[in-house]
Amino acid sequence: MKLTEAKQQFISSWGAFGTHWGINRTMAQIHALLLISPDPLTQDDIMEELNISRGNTNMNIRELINWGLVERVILPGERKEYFTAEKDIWKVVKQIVKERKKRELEPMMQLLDKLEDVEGDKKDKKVKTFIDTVSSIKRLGLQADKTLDVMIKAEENWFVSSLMKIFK
Amino acid sequence: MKLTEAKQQFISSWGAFGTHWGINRTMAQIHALLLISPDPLTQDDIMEELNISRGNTNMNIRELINWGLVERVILPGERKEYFTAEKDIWKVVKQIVKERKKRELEPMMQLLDKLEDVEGDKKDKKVKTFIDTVSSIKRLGLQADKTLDVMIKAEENWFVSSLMKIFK
DNA sequence: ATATACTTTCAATATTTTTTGAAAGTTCGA
DNA sequence: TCGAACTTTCAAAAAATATTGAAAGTATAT
Repeated sequence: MKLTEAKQQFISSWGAFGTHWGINRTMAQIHALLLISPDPLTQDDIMEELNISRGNTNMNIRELINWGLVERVILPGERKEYFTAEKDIWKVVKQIVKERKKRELEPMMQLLDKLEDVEGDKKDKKVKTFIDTVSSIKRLGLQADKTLDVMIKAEENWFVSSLMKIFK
Repeated sequence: MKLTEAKQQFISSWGAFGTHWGINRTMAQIHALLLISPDPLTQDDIMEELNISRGNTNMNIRELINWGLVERVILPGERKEYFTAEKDIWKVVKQIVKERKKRELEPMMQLLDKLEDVEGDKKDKKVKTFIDTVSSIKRLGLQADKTLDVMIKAEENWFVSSLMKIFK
């Protein structure tokens, strides 16, 4: 397979992959493109390569910057902004985990705390099932939260080798 | 907070949560409703409780069954089908992990295998960056795959306590 | 100060995804 | 075999989401 074709495939399936994870197609595609680009690209490069409009490109680059996955780069002597993506995949994964934890897990835990305090007779089957469900989700969530915290701080080597020990 | 209100909140935020994870709102809401229902429900119960149409309800129940999260139950002496959700959250999580691994991770790994073989001079910076990126994603993917496999087989207690050992 | 090069915004539009509900299909008891 | 009770399908409609591009905004060099 030629590089051009391989690039296309990588970008397009990274985009499709993204949509399963609540990330929009274009954002994932821009990320993919930057991941495989040895040098920083301008917004125009990205627009041209992916055939998307100026506004769309700009918006999704900003979003990638918010997620901490892409950085603005100013090349010396150039007027334009360039963009580049973190290439260390382990760092990328940790960054995504960190953001999603903050954006999704933490608010969910707060809600569960409130819902656990529902009024009502705990001998009522409906009340009991509700509280039991909420509590057990909360328990697992807390565990996940702690585990992810450690993972975020870990080095890849350390993480992988620890897992290897447990998981044979 | 009253049970009725708590239920509403739980269902609606489970639905919103689902959309961040590539699961559609209704599917997640039906799942939430069944999770907190002590007894199996009929399709009509679900339709009424969530105010959704027959077709939509049917389609999403089927999808939940495909995912292995919901089961059909026939109550003795009744004509209608009832539905019930697995209540053990650890089992639910394992089931979801198993399905997503199969549906997403495995196809991605297959693609990466192909893409790693791209033709071209490895001294060319573009080719090199491409292969490096693909390879490192593959490496992490393989590790994730193994880890998830073990997780899928683990008991919650075993899993959690093992993690606790590593992660202090 | 202003022209130029570049970036951001956002209302309108297009696309994708979800939902509806009536019709077709199925199952089962009599 | 019939018909009532129930389930599934799917084309059309609605809703949600993403994209466009022209206009407004900003920063910089001279």
